[in-house]
Amino acid sequence: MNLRTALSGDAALLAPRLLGCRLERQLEGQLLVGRIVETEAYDQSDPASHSYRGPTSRTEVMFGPPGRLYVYLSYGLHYCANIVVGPAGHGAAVLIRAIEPLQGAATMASRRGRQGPAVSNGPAKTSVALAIGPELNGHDLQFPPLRLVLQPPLPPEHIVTTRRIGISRAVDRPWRFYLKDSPYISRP
DNA sequence: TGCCTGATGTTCT
DNA sequence: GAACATCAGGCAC
Repeated sequence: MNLRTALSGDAALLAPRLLGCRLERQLEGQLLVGRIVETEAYDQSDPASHSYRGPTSRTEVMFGPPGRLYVYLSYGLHYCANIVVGPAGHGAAVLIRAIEPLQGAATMASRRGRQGPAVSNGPAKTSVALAIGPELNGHDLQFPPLRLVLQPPLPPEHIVTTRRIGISRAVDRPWRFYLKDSPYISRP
């Protein structure tokens, strides 16, 4: 099954499905690999989502085909990375909140100026560690320099489901998912 | 350890 | 004009 087909479903179902999958970033001849350990789902039916009010020049990528990268600027300074999901025309995405470095960990730590979990235990930190910026907005994740590599789904008992973090609308939706026992979670 | 604040672009009211 | 899917540094305890 190709990436686009795999990601054409519902954001709230795909967000936990993406846990354990890998992001491979080609950067200056080096390969940085991270395992996704924390995600949040956002959908156009959801007042907390950028896509709630329909497509704009910023959010049009969310309404495009699945398997693309949606990068937005948060609070005027931080870039955050999302994986677009759902069929074209439907505005939904999964926010990558944290990764666990598997390869190139030293490079990621150096890019962040931090060691340990602080390298990538947050959405903007993850973007810095993997060198994800606005130039990758709309990028197709089937291809370098940034690829999403699916892994077999993890057993449900390894996944914790909670409310989302850092939002003020639709706070009750249990659309945040993280890997139990990962030290790279942004907030337990 | 934990609260408070500054930085700062895009979007919406 | 205000809110916002954030982070890091400073200061009080």
